[in-house]
Amino acid sequence: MSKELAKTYDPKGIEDRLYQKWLDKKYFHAEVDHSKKPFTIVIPPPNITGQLHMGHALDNTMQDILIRFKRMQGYNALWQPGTDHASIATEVKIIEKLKEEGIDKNDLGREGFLERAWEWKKEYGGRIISQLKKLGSSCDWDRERFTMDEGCNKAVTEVFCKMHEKGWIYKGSRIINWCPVCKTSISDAEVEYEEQAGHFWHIKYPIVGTDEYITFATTRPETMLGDTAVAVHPDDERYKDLIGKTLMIPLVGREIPVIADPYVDMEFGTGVVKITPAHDPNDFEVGKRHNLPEINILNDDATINANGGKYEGLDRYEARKQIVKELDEQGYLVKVEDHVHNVGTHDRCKTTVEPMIKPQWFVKMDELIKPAVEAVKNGDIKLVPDRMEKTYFNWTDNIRDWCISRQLWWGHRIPAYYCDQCGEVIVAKEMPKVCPKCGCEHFKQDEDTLDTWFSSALWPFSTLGWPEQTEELKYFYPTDVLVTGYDIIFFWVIRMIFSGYEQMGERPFKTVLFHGLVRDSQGRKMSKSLGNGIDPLEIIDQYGADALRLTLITGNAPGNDMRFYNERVEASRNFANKIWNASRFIMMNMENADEAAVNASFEKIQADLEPVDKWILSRLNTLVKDVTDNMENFELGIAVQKVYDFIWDEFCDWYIEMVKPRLYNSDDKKSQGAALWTLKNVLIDALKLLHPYMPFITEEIFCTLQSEEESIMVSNWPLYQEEKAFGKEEKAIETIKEAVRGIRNVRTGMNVAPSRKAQVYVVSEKDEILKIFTEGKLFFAPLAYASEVILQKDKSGIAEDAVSVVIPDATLYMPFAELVDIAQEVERLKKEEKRLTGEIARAEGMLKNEKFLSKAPETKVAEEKEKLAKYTQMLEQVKLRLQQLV
RNA sequence: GGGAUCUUAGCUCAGCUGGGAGAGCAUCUGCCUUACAAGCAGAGGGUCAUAGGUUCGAACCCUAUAGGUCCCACCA
Repeated sequence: MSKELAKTYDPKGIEDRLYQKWLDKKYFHAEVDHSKKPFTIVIPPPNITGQLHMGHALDNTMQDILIRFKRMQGYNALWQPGTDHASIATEVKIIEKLKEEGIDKNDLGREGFLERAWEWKKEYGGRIISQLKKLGSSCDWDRERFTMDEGCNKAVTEVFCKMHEKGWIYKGSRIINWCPVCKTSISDAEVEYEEQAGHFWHIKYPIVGTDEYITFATTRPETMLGDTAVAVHPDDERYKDLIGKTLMIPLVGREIPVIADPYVDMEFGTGVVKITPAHDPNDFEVGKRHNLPEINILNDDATINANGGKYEGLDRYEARKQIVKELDEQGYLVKVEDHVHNVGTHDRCKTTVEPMIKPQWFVKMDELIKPAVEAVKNGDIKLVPDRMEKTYFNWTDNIRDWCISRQLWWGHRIPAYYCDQCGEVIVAKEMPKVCPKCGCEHFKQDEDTLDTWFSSALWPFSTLGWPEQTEELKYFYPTDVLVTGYDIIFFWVIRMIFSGYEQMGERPFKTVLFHGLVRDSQGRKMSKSLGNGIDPLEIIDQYGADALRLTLITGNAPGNDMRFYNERVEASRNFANKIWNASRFIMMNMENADEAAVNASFEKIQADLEPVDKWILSRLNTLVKDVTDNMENFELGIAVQKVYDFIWDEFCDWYIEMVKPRLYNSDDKKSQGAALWTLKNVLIDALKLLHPYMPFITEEIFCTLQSEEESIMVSNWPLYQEEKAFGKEEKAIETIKEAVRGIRNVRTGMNVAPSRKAQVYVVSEKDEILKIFTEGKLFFAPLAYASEVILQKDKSGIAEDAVSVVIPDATLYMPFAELVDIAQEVERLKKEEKRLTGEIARAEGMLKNEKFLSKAPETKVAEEKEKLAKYTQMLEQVKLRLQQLV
């Protein structure tokens, strides 16, 4: 900041310069240091394909706030950063890019493809990191990790082998979700259900040996090619005689049995279900129970395979059309209904998922999940807000084995090796030399890679060096807080928790702080297809990172979604500008001040402090305590709101205005020095409280204000100090504020121009009240637009028709002569009388209630008594005044 | 079908363990007062979705109802 400060705050230039300074000074870097307590956050690693969006901005702002807060509190704060290889997302993108070049993935081969993938990583992997820096994120970049770097690879292999040995990872042929476009299996969590308009085709199968038929409905008629039974409910009287009979599948000609299984819902449709074990998860279960053959009718790209006979080669939807047409021609189609149903789609590419039976690797969940359930139940891991526990248990209670193999190339290749000769499967960290079974020396590694979440599940400890027992791991693990969106509880949070307990024997983090989604101004999810996404980088460019961060945090409670629109950012930007100008004002005044006084210690300056100085110090003291408490409880929005209100309302609109006369009066150096000391010190502490939220502007002002200090981000977090609690002064200034508000109110009501000054009489029988106004006269006068402030014990000498304002224990009079309309004045006082009467009735009602007196806490009763006394006294004053006027 | 959550000022939302309803934006009035018009001073505007209940006391706790959002499961 130069001496000539701009009238408006312009974050451009400042932000990048300060970030570079922080990097140069290594402030973000944390080393193991046993003299300090660690505080650790691991970043939810963004995808290397990713571009910073509002969700990232929110997520990382929250983490940065916590990390900066703890760092200032003296913790050894580590924010561990890194990126995720995001297997499917990245592979899809690379395939797309190859396509543009006219290259097919398979032409490149595995090696060639991976080469391209690493090139991609090199080119785009750092993009999101540089975007996070724009936001001000204070990550320890020296420790940046990648889910497919050497250490993480090692961790993945280690875990896979260990769990396989324990029998918790197994290979099996199960029905899985298959994406025909990505040509890979996907886990249950990756399937997104989408309502689609479809049809209900009612089809009849002839009963062999009769001329009767059995009718049922299906939404996927092409699967009849793989039917191996038709099922009815065992208790269904309608079909009792049919159980055990044989049916003929039309068009196909295969004979299948009618079986009885309780899975069938008698109430639904005709109460008859065709069973296709190879292409429906429920049918698969039924098939297992009845030993039915499983006929796979689909190729990996969802075209019909050889088992589909003459339909071979047709796409699944083509086949459907064809089959329906032929069924209709041959009289097997009874009717067609419109039907809306949920269709499973792949969350990445939105392709309709096809259930298929494939050999895949699974993680057995039943034992693994137990400590993860226990941890949340007994509070070892706290979820914020706690309602998220219900979502969490909803998943753990219904958990199924986790399909971890993917038919992709970009990812961690499964460490399973197959003997060329005897086919023996060996799971090992490295390719085995000799087959223990047949002695053969040639092996082929499993072609599949692991689900991307397999490696991210290990993130809290793999990034700290596991499986090596590093100093970092011992010191920084378990981490303290995980900040993430509630939408990835199942994908990530749960899996990190059970992995932490299984591998480390300890929770991976103590608290999970959830945030919601950032939506557009109409409450819609921001999405590419809608084109309603707001680019955080553009917002930063336009308003500054501080304004963006503040906007994302204010007015939002943990776990709740929020709407984002520019007017909100403008409000934040305006706040930044407010601080900027207040600071500019203080610095301007410091230029011609007594330097020794401004830089004095509290002990030294204490004697010079005036009541108003003590008032703001006391208010700040309370603020420090409240804000710290709120932040410890993760109430970030509430905390920053309090800082905002303090700075804008109490500090700028009241305190600065109150001390202006002292600043402008160089004759009283002592008073001027005390005011400047207070201005400076209150500002500094307020800046500190605000720094986690708005790191750039607070740093810029902090450093300019005191050039000997090198950075606010390594300064000490303010503490509550008993010696700065000034209850008496707080009350005194509150009295003056009430008087000022009353006067302004009356003047505005009468349309008196601010330029028109008037005498203000303060009449009170109480010496202490008169003393308050005597001491505050200097600033009370300008704030009350007083030409003169006259203090007295009675109203002698005051014009009868003066305007009056009643405050506790005092009445203020302003003679306005010709301006005063007595009738209007009476009306105003009557209104006030009514209000006070109401208040008194309320307080009296409570205090007359025996049950209230006996059951309510004492402090509450005392509070009400005090109010009653105050209002009674005020009412008397108003009544007296009315008597005089009428 | 199961579950979660929301319903508070015109709009967007806060409101921590129950103790006199708040903010920002918008609206209206008056001010270019030498830190800030991205500002200052004031004003209007809410039976806190509805109906019961618990309590001395309910926006807050319980029950039911209506409407919205989301998650899970998924009936062929």
